[in-house]
Amino acid sequence: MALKTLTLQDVARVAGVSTATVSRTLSDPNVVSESTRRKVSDAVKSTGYRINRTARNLRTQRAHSVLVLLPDLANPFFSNILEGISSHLSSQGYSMLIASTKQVHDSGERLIDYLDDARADGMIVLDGGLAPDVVEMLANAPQSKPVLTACEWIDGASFPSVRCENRHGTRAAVNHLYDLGHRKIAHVTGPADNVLTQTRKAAFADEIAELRLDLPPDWIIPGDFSLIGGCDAARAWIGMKDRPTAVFCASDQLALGFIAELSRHGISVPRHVSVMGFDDIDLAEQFIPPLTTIRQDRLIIGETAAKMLMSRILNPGDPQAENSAVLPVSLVIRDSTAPPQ
Amino acid sequence: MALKTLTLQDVARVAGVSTATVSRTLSDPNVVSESTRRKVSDAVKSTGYRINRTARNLRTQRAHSVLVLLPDLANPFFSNILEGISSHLSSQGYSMLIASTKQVHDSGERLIDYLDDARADGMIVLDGGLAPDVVEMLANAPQSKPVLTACEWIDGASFPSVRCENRHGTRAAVNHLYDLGHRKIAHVTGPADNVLTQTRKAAFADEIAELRLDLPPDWIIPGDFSLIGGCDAARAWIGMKDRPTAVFCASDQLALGFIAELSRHGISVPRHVSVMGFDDIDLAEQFIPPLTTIRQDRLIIGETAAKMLMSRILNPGDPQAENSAVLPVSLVIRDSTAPPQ
DNA sequence: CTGAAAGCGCTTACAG
DNA sequence: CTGAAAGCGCTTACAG
Repeated sequence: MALKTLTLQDVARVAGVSTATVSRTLSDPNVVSESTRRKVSDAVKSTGYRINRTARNLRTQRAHSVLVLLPDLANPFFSNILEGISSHLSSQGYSMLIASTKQVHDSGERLIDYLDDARADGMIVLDGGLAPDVVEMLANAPQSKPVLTACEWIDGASFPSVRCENRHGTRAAVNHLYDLGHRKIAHVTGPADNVLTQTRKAAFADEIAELRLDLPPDWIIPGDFSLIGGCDAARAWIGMKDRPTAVFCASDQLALGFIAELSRHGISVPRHVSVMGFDDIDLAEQFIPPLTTIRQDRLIIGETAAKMLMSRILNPGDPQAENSAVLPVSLVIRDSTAPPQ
Repeated sequence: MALKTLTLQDVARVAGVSTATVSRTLSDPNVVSESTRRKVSDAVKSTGYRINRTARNLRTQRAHSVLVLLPDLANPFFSNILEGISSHLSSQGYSMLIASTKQVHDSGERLIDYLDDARADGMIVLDGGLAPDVVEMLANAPQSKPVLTACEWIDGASFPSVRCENRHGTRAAVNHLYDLGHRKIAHVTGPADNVLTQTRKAAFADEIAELRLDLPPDWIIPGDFSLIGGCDAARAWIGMKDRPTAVFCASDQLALGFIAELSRHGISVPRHVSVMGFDDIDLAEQFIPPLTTIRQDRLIIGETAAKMLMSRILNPGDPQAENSAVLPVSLVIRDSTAPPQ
């Protein structure tokens, strides 16, 4: 017994006005007279009318939704960013669609579809590792709707972006270890082709050089941002003849895995080695030991990205639009770092 | 220089057929002759045409998307479930919209909107704690689109649901501890008003009774599924005159917080006390010590929920539709449990 | 197998 | 301030 869908027509009939008037009352109440406004809102209330967004979207040529593209839905790192994005979007009456690159088998064709088939008005990309052809498609998509990257970014592409102070954060980490007295500092990196990996690795090397410290090649330990990667790195560290006294990991997950694996080998942090992460995920504070790390406020990253994208959606071609935002990070000192010995 | 949007008209003109034929070729190629099909697909290719989903949706009265409602976007527990849902939906050409109850300020009005304003064809609710009035609105929504709960469920409402074997998992946990030799077993619960809390707590008490073990009231320690809740519970445990030798926590996060707090007090797991969780989140395996827990496969929970919802969307009113699925859990024995002493 | 035409439920110039 | 009417881009009975 599906009730007949209520339409503007029904409301108009009840209110004794035209559909145009009802529509105006709903979207721009000020252009309607006080008395009409009242009649219409009464009719809306009494009928229980709800606007059909699909119809409105078709008419206005807007989807009123935004697509967020993640590398991997199962990575908790992104949860807070999504929360930030969704929070701003919903305040603007927009919804958030989510897709993960992992799932988009047909290499981008599917992604472009979201923008081209009018399901989304713009896109926030959280995966800097998009295939180059996908990137090009995005940049040249016929409808060319706004696309923006957050956290990561895409080298060689000119999408606006929201990032955190990766260089500054990395340098702060190294300096913290240096100030504790460490002179032998290693770095566990993210996956090789990742922009964050490259940025942090370069900043790390720069700072080490500036401090005139040694940096044997094997002190740059390749990782992949994951717990497992951290475990592998720990075994690499254990196998070194000349062990660094401190290790800066490019992500908290790496650091947690690193510490966990050391612990399985009877090596204790920070007694035998100091370990730092990057991100300040929820668990960093609860780990044993609580993790010293570089904090990025992912909620704000998400909100900022959503705001920038919305402004481009609402004011296309605005030359005033900011092209990038760099958000601050901060050093959070906990118990996983200590003076050497 | 936004190009004019390509429409079916354009393709029809190029192919030398009617729009009806183009539409048919796209949606149901079999009803079209071989030669026409070829002409049309050539035209689609040469023009680069992409269907406008909004128009199709308006015409077919389908949104081709599903809303997923979470209690909290920032909780990593849900990531894998979302991955499972999204994976099945996208294989069916559906998209996934996400909202969190935390954000829906206007108490459900906003939620119903998603279903009523034609943005979603159905809804998967992962939050059993929805306000009763919201639940009633959902059940009685004029359009009454399919709604389904997963993981948690709503007492008193008759939505179809996907759950895991909460009772069985709880009993398996208690038995594991019993088999190790523990006779003094405590339970840290989730938030009081949560259905999972109630189910697991009852199953715990039942099994303890069946094993003829003591259960002083303060051995049921109130928690809230979170890390912090686990820390609080640990302090409660520490303060007990007669300390249980084993603790079954209603979630992994609780267990991790519990262990972390004990460790800060110099109490070691499993030497001084055995601790178990429930869920098997990614981190459980990497924690120190690796956590013994009850594993639920959240990817499959998500996929199952998506499948059940899709079947209700595609075959509304099908009396054959399954009304609930109960998914298996398994005991994963790691290092956080050991014989007493 | 194919086409002409109506219509999904809105919004918005255009008149008045 | 308000209404009549066109139209957003599709799909689908209805004819043929």
